[in-house]
Amino acid sequence: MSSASELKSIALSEFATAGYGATSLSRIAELAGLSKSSVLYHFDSKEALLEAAVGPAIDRMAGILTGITSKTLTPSLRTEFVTSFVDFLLEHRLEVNLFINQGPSLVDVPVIDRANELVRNLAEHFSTTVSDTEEHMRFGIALGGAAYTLCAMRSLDLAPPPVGEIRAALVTIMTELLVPVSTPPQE
Amino acid sequence: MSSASELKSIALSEFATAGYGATSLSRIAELAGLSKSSVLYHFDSKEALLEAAVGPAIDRMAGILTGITSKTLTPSLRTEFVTSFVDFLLEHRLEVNLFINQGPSLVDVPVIDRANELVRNLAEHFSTTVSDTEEHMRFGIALGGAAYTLCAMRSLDLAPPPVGEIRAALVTIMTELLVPVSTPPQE
DNA sequence: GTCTATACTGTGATAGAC
DNA sequence: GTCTATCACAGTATAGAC
Repeated sequence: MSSASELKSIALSEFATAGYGATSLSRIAELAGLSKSSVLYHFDSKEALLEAAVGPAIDRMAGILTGITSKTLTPSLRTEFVTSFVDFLLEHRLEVNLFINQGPSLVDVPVIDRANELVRNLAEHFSTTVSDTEEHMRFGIALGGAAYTLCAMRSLDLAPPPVGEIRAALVTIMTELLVPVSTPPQE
Repeated sequence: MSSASELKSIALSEFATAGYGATSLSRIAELAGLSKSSVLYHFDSKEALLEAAVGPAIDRMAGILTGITSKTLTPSLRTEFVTSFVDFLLEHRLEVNLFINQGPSLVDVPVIDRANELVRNLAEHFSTTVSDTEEHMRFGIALGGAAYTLCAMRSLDLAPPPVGEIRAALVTIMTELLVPVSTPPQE
């Protein structure tokens, strides 16, 4: 029983840092103190293990992203979206790392493809909502930059600032990027 | 002679999109209309092929990044850095894609590790130059966000805006992020 | 320069004893 | 639930004919 969840956490850590393809079942078994076959007793396949490891986080991301695409973006909705997005990034660093780094290569894995589809929908939503290219890229840099920078800090394991500071900084910078610079003319 | 450069370009494309680990020599050989052994005639190993494919771009990135870390950041130097960085991203999309997505997993490959070291040095330079966390993350989001967003647009192959618009938007957004919001008090 | 044939290693997965 | 033994297969790389 507890073996299953321990395996999930070991697999998530290895998949995120070394890569899904580069991580063998033997490696996971070794870290868990089990044999390869025992790992495959708890999960039908390597892919099933990946699904179990990242599935919940992707479900949560789906909730956050559909929340932003379903309604029009009022200022209060924007701050709510930014904070929930940042909190998601901070609470699921490994899953985000895995997706950011290996999302494009793992298109054939269902659970990853689901996540790719989420991002694609978000991007298409933006390209129909905002008209000009700069505004469009502002959204991309805000979301992608926040996610990627966190991953890079982890991968290069630089001295990490306190989580509170990171959270506050991300919220500030992202809202700054998401608020239109040239407000529509109105008197 | 021309086989070698054709192999380099095929390999770069496959490594960037499908991933280094997921791309076999057979696959590259198949795309080039050769046999596996003929590929290994031109390059001693799979790793040597990767080195030849991405090495030049990484050398160029090294020049750009050391340019920014060697001097103090005046406004004119900043715009020069931003434009040369953006141009680099646009001219080496595949190499950037490869590094962004697989840099962390390929730490044992010398040429990739060299690139990782470049980014690490840049980050450390920023953490000593700018004091507070927000400013630090502003740099990360500007550089990482620009690179990652371009990669994501490619991976999800969304309808791409004209290159000129992308370039202009990136320069605008990045300089905006890199200019300190609270200018030091002076009268 | 290109090929076929081969060696060797490691992979994910299965069967069956305990 | 865990193990050993085994499978079929794909991977990189080498040897040698042409």
